[in-house]
Amino acid sequence: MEKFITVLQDIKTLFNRSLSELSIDCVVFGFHDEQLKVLLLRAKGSDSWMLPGGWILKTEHLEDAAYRILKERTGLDSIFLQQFYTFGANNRYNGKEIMARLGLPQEHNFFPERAVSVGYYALVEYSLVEPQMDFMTEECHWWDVQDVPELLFDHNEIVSKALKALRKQFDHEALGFNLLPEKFTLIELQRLYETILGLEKDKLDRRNFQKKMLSYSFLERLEERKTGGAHKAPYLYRFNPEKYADYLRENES
Amino acid sequence: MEKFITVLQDIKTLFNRSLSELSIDCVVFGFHDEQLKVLLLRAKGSDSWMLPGGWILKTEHLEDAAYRILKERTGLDSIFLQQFYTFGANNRYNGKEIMARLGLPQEHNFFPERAVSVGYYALVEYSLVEPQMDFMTEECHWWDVQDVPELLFDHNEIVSKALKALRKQFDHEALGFNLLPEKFTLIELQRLYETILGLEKDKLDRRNFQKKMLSYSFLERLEERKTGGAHKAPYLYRFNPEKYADYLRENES
DNA sequence: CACCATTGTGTGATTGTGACACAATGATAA
DNA sequence: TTATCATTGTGTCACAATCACACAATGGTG
Repeated sequence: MEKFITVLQDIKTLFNRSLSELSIDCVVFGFHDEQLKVLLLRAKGSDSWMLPGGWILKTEHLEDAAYRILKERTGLDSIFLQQFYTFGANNRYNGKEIMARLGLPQEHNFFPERAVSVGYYALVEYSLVEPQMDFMTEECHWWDVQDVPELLFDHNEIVSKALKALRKQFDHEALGFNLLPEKFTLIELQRLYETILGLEKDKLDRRNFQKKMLSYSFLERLEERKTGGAHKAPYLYRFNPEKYADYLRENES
Repeated sequence: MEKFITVLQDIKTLFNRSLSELSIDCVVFGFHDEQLKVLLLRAKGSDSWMLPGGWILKTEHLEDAAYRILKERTGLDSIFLQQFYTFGANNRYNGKEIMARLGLPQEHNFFPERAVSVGYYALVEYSLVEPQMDFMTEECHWWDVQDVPELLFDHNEIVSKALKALRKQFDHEALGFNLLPEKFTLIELQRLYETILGLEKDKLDRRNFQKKMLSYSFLERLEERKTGGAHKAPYLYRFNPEKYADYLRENES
């Protein structure tokens, strides 16, 4: 019961400083082992998983709140973040249900009756993320996108809509580099594309893919090669954000 | 002063039944005279124009609220509606400022301090819309997109983001038919495309454009021709939503 | 040091897109 | 009644982009 009181105080403080009817949910994508991953967490007292999310301070810009929440959760400062949809079903969320799930006494419910949630997706470099706990979190780790379990609230819908939005944008913008380490090989890049677009391995023709990628001015081949593999050492490449900005200026606007 | 009191009562009632921190703003697009139009309104007591918008009832689905607001404003029942972005700058809106603009006494401010707004854009058939007034509206009519004046709050930003989103979707989905009457000629369709994509007249090659459109299974040529023009009578066409659904199934998913 | 999975590159076939010209039409005006 | 003329409807060719495909070079492995 002591624990409950403490947690309740924390929640109370949080809510006093935040907007109550609006929250943020983040779908954090990472790429590892040729698999697209999402970061999920399990709250204390709950055995269901959910998306990392949070509340918006009363004086805080919506986007700043999203960055703050992600920083708190991943430790990362500058990440690619994209708002993709706002979820407003009138039954998507239920304050009393949350209290119950967290094993907290319902008569102290500080959660609002209803909350609309703004969905952001983030693209991060898997290896840099050290999933962070907070006072309500019991577990936090990566899941393969295909293996995402049944989540709390409408979070499954949020994940699937995020994935759809990601795929759509992926066709038109060079987003993939946010998911890879600074230096990577073309075959790694190809696997990333195949995975995100939901294609099977080698569905994309390796030669055509490489030709196409090399035709982009914003992809730089380094002198360095990746050693350690059992075969011919492939070149390493680097994404050049400045040149990509130039490229965008020339091809859009 | 009598008037003020009445309006205040109406607003009060409205706010008691609605979410207070969240609103909806709608960018209603129409097409007329080879021009893309947006529907704007001017509130009583204000000399600035703004987007039609409204509040979400506490028990109402976000999307239902958007449809309701549009129905109230355009009289139209089934319209193409698309959520495109949620605007959450912490200084985008100011409850007290609104009261001042409306010439209402500030000590009775019922507007929330801050509100985040979900942006929807709508595509409607210009000729079907009869702009509707409500108790706060003094004027409501169409503006050429290029001539949109300086608007209240961040509404200019909302319009420009809506236009950007519209153009982006326009490249990938057959949205244009929502803006045209049931029967139309190919040259009308071409003008619509040129206008929305921001191209000058005849920038698209008429022959190639027609060839492309006719290749789509969801566009039906009617026996009927459009008469009355001073020249050869062009065929009329109709968009077939069922066939378009089939087309989407075959070419996406 | 032979092996072999993997990398790096080039070429021809197919498809899609863009540029262009001419006959048919139908209201208008002589 | 008929010539005029802006506009409609359609076909062909050139070029670019994409796709399918093969072979020599490489660098650990055994």
